[in-house]
Amino acid sequence: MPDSSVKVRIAPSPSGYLHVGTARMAISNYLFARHYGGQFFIRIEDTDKERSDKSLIDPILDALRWLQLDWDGEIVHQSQRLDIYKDYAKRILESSAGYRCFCSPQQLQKDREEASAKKLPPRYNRRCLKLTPQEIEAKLEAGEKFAIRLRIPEGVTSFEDMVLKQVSRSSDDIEDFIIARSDGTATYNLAVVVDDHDMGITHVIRGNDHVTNTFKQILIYRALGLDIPKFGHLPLILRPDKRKVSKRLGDKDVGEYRNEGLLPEAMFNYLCLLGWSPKTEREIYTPKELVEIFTEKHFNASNAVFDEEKLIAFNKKHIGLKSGHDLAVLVAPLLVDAGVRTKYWLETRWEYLRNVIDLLKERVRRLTDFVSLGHYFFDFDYKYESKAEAKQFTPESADLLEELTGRFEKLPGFDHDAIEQCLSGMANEKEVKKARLIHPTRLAVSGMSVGPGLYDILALLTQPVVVERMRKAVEHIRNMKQESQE
RNA sequence: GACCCCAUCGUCUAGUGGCCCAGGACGACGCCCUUUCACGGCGUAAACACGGGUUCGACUCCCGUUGGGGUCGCCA
Repeated sequence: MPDSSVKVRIAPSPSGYLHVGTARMAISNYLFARHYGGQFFIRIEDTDKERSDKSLIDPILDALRWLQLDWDGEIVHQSQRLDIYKDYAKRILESSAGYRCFCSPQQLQKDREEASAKKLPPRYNRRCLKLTPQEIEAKLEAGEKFAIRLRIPEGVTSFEDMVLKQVSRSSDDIEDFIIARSDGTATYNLAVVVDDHDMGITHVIRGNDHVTNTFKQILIYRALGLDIPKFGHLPLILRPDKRKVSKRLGDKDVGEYRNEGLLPEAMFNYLCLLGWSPKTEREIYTPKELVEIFTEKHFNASNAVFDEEKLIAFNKKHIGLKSGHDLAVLVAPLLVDAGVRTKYWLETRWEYLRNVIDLLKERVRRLTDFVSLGHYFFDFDYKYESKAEAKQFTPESADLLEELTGRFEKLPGFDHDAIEQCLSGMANEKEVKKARLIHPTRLAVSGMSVGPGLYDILALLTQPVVVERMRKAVEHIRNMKQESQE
C-alpha cells in the first residue's frame, strides 16, 4: 500500500568518504521511500567542527548520485541549524528535564578511569545534579562553563523496532548524557532528534550500531514532548574479519569500486541483498525492480559479511543486462582515460567500438576489463606478453606466420568463415596442428595469449591491420633471433 | 567489564512444527564444450553452534551455555 506520508533520511557525517555501510543504509532508506511513494532526504551531520571536512561532502553526494539515489528537497546541513538546537537545549534545561554540569572534561575522564578500575560501568555519577541552587548560582556568577545533561528518568525504555521487534533498556544502564556542550552547541543526539522532528521524519532506518542512541533519543523526544518516529535497525555490514566496516580500517569507499569498473546497479543490487532478502531464488534485480518488490518486512536481524567476489559476480550479471550502446557509453571514457584513444577517435568509430564490446562482453567482470582485455583493438603499440612470446615466437613460427600472412592478404573476403577456412587449409597442407598457427597469430595481433575466438578478432581488426601486425611480428621474431645470436 | 543485539554450507541467504537425510547464489573442485582464457552446460564436496525442555514430531517454539557483533566521548 502506498503511503506518501513516509519520510526518511540518510545522515552521513563528512568525516570520511561514503563507505559500503553507509551506502547500504542509503539504499535501504531510498527503497523504503520510493516503494511507498514517500520522500527521501539527505542531512549532513557536521556539528563537530573539528572532524567535519567540507571537502568531503561533494564526494559523498557524488557517490550517492552514482548509485542513482535521487533525493528530495534541499540538503539539510546541521552546521546551519546550530541556533535552533540551542533553543531546544534551553527548553530542556528550563523544563528541568536537564541540568547544568560544571564538571571539566578532565574530571570526567578521571571519574571514568576510576570506575573502570573498580570494574564498574563508566557512567556519570550525577555530581552536578546534587548541586544546590545556591551552589549553581555561585558557579554561574564565577563564570564557570557548563554543559547540559539530560536527566534520565527511572524505569525502562522500550520500543518496537521494525527489524528487532521489542527492544528495551533499563535507565540504570543509561547515563545522564550531555546534550549541549559547554560552548553551547548541541551534541549529536539532540541535533538528530530536533532535525528528525523538524524534517517530519516518520521512519528512522539506520544501522544497529545505533540502538543505544535510539534509547537516548527517545528520552529526548519525551523530554521535549515530541512525537517519536518508528525505528528500524538494520544489520551491519562486516568485513571478512567480522569487524564493522570503517574507513579507518582501510575499507574501500564506494568511489573506489566505481573506479575499479563496478556498475552502480550491481553495487545497488548486491548491497540491497545484504541483510535483506526478496525471499525468492532470484537475486539479480535492477534498482527499479527492487523499488517495486521492496518491503521492510524482509530484513534480517543478523549482521552480514561483505564478499567482494560475489559483488563482482553481480557486476558481471549486470554487465550482461546492459545494451551494447550503454556499455560503449561507459567504456569509451575509460579508453580515453587509459590514453588508448581520443574521445573523437572513438566517437567517429562508434560501430567498431560496439562490435568490440559485443565480442568482449561475455568474458568481462568489470568495466575496466574491456580496456585490459581489448585495448589492442584500439592501441597499435601493445607489447607482447613475455611468457607467451618465449613460447610462441619461435623461428619456425615466424616462417608459418609469414606464409599465413601471405594467404590472408590474398583473401577476397575477410570474415570469420573465410579466415577459418584459410587457416585450416594451410594447417592441413603443412600438416601442422591449427594451434601452431592460432597461438602465434593471436599473440601477433593482440599481444596477448588469451581472449575471444581468434577468427572473430581477426575479422573485426580487418584485413590490412591483421596483415600489418603479422608482418611486424615476423620481423620482430627474426630480430629477436639475431639478438640472441650476437 | 556492563548493557543491547544476533546465531543454517567458507560467504550471502531460503526455510516460519511434519513438504528438509535442509533449497538457491558466490567461491572451491571435477567433467563437458573449446585454438587459449573466459562464457555456458552438467556434477561433487560443503551448514541447522551445543545442552536441556515443549510436542506424536523440531532448523523452526521456550530456557540455558557457548560463540559472534555492537555500544559504553562535551565524536557522529
